[in-house]
Amino acid sequence: MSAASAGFSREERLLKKQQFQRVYGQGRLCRGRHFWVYFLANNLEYCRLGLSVANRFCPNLVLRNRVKRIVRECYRNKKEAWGPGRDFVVVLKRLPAPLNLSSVCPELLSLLKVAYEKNSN
RNA sequence: AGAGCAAACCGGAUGGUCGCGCCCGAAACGGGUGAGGAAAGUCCGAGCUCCACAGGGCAGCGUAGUGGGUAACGCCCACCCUUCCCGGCCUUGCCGGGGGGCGGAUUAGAGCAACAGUGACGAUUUCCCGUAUGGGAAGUGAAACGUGGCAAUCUCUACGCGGAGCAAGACCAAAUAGGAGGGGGACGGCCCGUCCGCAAUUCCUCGGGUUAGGUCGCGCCAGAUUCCGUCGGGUAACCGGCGGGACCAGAUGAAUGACCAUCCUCCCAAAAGGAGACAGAACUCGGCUUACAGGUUUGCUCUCUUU
RNA sequence: GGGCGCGUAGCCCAGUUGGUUAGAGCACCUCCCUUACAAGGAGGGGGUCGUAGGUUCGAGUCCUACCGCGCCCA
Repeated sequence: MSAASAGFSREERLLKKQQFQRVYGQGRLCRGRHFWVYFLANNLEYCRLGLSVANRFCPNLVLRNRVKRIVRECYRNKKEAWGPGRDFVVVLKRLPAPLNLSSVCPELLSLLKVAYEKNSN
């Protein structure tokens, strides 16, 4: 499964609880207005994405699914911005008021720029 | 034409690009398919699985007019009874339409009834009639002695119910141990009966260990499915025959989405722009209840216009 | 997914054969005591009993439906 394609397969997801705990414990954190992004280097050629959308910040299940799908779309369309070889966990902290791809994606991309600067330092 | 009420149904449409789950295929930049009327609440009823068979009685729980429908039901339909609303009149009771009703039994028994009131279930205040028994009235109160009221109080009667639930259950692999204590067990509250067993294979508790392991169950050329037409039975719910059509999501940190274009509806006087309800399958069905923007059809009532 | 339980004052809780105006403790407010604070004493306020409907003369209590929390399972 090549990371250059615009897909989002099962290999590129964080599924197990241990994988999440590793990123939370050893990774670094960038805080945004609506999302927090944890990231940690892995030894793979592709990067992996985990999502955490808590019930207390978004009580409606349909909106929770929409948040996850929008973040996945942002990962899929702008995959070069996420870069290879790292694990990400995107955590919802506040529900964005217009829940669109066009309003959520720039916030995540700016968070990723900050993450790259932190990583280079 | 408008408004109100009731019922049934629909619940944005089409095309393109990218993406995800599953299936077919040796493979493909291949093909197919992919949320709902409530998927929800888990309130009922079943299928299915295990408890060796799923036995009897008591206890417990549930239901409650009559009859029917259904695989079954606490669901649905019809009728009776009762009650409310509207309308009419041969006006104090009937008729028509619509709605509500957990609607058995208080001569089997027990219990309860605050305050007020003489008195709240065997009590007798005041006044009147009366020799007396008794009768009538006043007042209080929801109810005042009547073979009363409350069974959504216990209870009785009739009927029904074994228990748990797909995290049920079956198989496979890996790992630690081949431990300690207790008890006959199935049987879940008790008793009886039956079966297994005669020493710890099984059961419970404690201690230790392992993967939140994998496959099946789990999704269907099949059906308690659903639609249309027709015929027959029935007031109806519904059932039966014939013909034709439709329906194959099966995930497991859990797919069903995003963008673009055109159209539809709404917001705004118009354009630009924005919005498109409630809400997301988890073993599968039949109901009930709850949430729901907007729209369509049918029926009834009222108002206006035309004739 | 499936089972089970709980909602009463700001907080932790009582409240049984349905009965008048729902009750303790901590907290809060006022007064006394003290130079002042704390402790102590006296007094007081604060509740649509989670919401709605029903049974009843009368529901915190009984029944039904919703809402919000919490626990358990191989």
